[in-house]
This record gives sequence, C-alpha cells and structure tokens, in this order.
Amino acid sequence: MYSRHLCLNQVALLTVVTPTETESVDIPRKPRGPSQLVTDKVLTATFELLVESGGAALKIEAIAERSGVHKTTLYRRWGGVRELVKDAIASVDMAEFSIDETASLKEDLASLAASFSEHFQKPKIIAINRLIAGSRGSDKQLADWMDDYWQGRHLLYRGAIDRAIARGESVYADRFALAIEMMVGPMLLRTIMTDEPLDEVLLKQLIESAYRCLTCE
Amino acid sequence: MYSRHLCLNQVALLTVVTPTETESVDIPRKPRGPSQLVTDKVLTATFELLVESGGAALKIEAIAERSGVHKTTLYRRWGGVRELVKDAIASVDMAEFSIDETASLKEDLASLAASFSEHFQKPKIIAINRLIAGSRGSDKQLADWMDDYWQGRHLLYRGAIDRAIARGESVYADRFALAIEMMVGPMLLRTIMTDEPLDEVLLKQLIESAYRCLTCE
DNA sequence: TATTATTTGCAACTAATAGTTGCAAGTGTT
DNA sequence: AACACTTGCAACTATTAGTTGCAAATAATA
Repeated sequence: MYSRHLCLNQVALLTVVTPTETESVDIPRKPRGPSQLVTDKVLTATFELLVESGGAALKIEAIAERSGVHKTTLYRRWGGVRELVKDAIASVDMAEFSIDETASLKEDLASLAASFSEHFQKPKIIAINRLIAGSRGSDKQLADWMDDYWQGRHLLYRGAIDRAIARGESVYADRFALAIEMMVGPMLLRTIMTDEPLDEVLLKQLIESAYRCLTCE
Repeated sequence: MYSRHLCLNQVALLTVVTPTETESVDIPRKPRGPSQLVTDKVLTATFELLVESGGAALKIEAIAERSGVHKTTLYRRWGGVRELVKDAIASVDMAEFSIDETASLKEDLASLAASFSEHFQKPKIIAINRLIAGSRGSDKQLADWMDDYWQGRHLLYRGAIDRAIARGESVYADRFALAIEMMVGPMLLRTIMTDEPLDEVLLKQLIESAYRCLTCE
C-alpha cells in the first residue's frame, strides 16, 4: 500500500480536496514514482538516528545522507522533521504483545509485567518515550499526536488485563487504567530517567502493586 | 557570592589553573563588573523560557532578548545553551521538602506522597523532568550532570523516609530507594507523559504500594 | 578621588542548518 | 509510446549559532 506511509498532512489534503461531487471521490490515487522504496529507506534512517542520537539532534540533512535520499525529497514528501518523526514512529510494528493465559489473575499480571518489561527496555521504545516526554510542552502538534499514540498503546496494554478479567476473577473494573499506570510508571522512571535496568525485585513489587490495586478494598 | 553562579566550565578552569605554588592558591578572585545582576536576569529568563517552551526550543538569542543581556555576554560567560540550562536549573531552590512527623509509617508515607505530589506538579519541576528524560541518550554531558542532579533529589526524598524509620517502625531498610521509585514513577508518568493531574485515587494507591513495599514479606 | 582589572554592549563578522525553487531525468501506469 | 508523477541536483534565501575587536561602564583597590 501507498497511503499507509503518507504523512498526516498529505493524507488530510488528499481526503479534504474535492468533496464537491459524489462520483469523482474515492479514487485510490495510485503512486507513480519509485516512492515505496524511498519511504522505507527514509523512515528506517530516521528511526535509526532517533534511537542513536535522540530527537533533539535529528537533522534533516543527516537523514538525507543516511538514507541516500535527497534533502529536497524529504521536504517535499514530509514537510519537516516533525512529520518525518511521526511517520517513523507510526511505522514501528507495535502489535507484539503476548500474554500467557494462566490460571490466576496474579499469574496473568506476572506475565503482563514480564511482557511490559521486555517492551519498555527496547531501545526503539525508549527513544520514543524520551521523545514523548521531551516534546510535550514544547511541540504542541507533536504532543497531540503523541497523545493518540500513547492512547493506542494503552489500549494494547489494557487488552491484556481485559482478557484476564474475562475469565471471571473478581476485580475493581474501573481500576484497569490505574493498575497499568502503577506498573508502567516505575518502569518508565528507570528506562527514561535514571537508565537503570528493570530487575526481578522491581517486577515483583510491581505485580503486587497492580494486584493490590485491582482487588483490595 | 560570585562563584556560586559561574558555570561549571569556568569553575573548573579557575580551580585547575596554577596549582603550581602553594602560596598563590586560594585567591577568591573577586568580581569586578556588574555581574551578579546580569547573572540573575539571565538565569531567570532562561528558566522562564525553559518552562514556557521546553528545552528543545531554547534559543540563545531569545534568552538575550528576554533578559536584556547581550548575546555576546551569554557566550562569553557560559559558552552555550547547555551550560546556561545547567546553571538555571542549579539556581532553583530545591530544599523545600517538609514532611509532617506523624504517629505511623503509613501516615508518614501519606504525608510524603502529598509532598511529592505538590512537588512534581510544579511547572518548573515538570520542565526539568522533561529535560532530563529528553536529553538522556542525546546529550551525554547534560545527561551526566542530570544524574547528579537527580541523585541529589533522590537523597532529599529518601531523607523523608529515613526520619520515619528512625522512630522505630519495622521495615526492610534496603527497600527505601525502591519504595520511592514505586511512588515517583506513576507521578512522573502522569506529569511528563500523559499530562494528567495527580488525584486522590492515585495517591491512595501509591501510599499503599510504598507501604507494602517497605513492610511485606 | 584616581587607578585599574574586568565585564558588558555593540556592530560586524563567519559558519552551519533550515527550507525553497526551477529544471532535467527517471519511473511506472495506461 | 504517452502520460502522470517522483526524484536528484544545483543554486538559491532565511535563520540561528557562534566569534572578534573595540569602546564604554563598573566596582574594588590604592
């Protein structure tokens, strides 16, 4: 597919333009030039540089050089670093959450914690999280987009708990989000603030914490 | 005092230069020009801009304009934005942690949580935390300096628990740092990642979480 | 009060990066 | 083969970073 990798600006333009007649709408607008290959190279390079050097150091000419795609093309297709970063992040495969279905809620939470731990320690995810934290407050546009991104991830996390609940354990259903925050918060603290590993001692406490949050009082 | 506000580079130069003879060392090197007023104006402006626009958008000319101090002076006295930000952050008064001494560990933790909550919701602190998260991985120098800064804050936080412990409650002493992480993590998540307020429901869970971490098993 | 070391303001630079434009060449679809 | 579109390239302009020489201001010290 082509439109999957268009930046948000362009998608908006394509859909908004000419809503006048009902016939000419919905034309797929197929690509002509060798765009897919370029897109892949650029987004890969962007993400590599993001992981290596962080968002603040992302320069458009560096992306051009690394990807082998000319600077002009980047400006024409994306418009700027912001859109480039958005697309690069959006292109990361996120549907990689698996949780073993076990006998008890606590075991499910343990499995979830292990899955989270692996996830949040990935260099790619760390880079994205740093960017979210760093750009909030400065870059309103990017921050708004990041809200949606985070929301999507949150739903993914929550799905794991939902499945556990579906098996009938008695929990406070309105504390799903809170329990996730209790787990994710300290993981984020270590991965993006203090650069410390997520060890077993921490995970054990986080599982207890989430379990308590979901079941007590 | 003058040296209190010199940037780290300059301090290092002053102390390293001429350690040859034992007599001429330890000269206080008193200031001549109208430097203190300039320093105050500049650091205030820097911090204001940091809070308003975030670290990525901090431009040296904007600081010059806001402070009324000429660009050249900023480069001469600090050397760059990095050092300017360091000094601006270092100039924030941090010794503002008070914890009520209550009857029980849990009440102490509740007081600590309230104190933390107030602290982490301050715009100044949010801006600093965003900067720490955002600059780690990109700016090695700043990240190292931030480590020390965070370490100092951690000691401050920990002091509050230490005092509670001193009154004789039975806890696992090697879990002080962990308990603080359990409390601070979710607060950070909300203040720098999702921009949500720290409500009573969250605080209640955090207190339970820290208490459990310190006392159970 | 006069001297002197130092800091600051100012203008005029150079360097790097962001971002744009016109045109020629290339590519895939029809 | 014709067409629609994309890319590469060179040559721009604009903005921000960072530097330098000099004159004026300032505060400690004699």
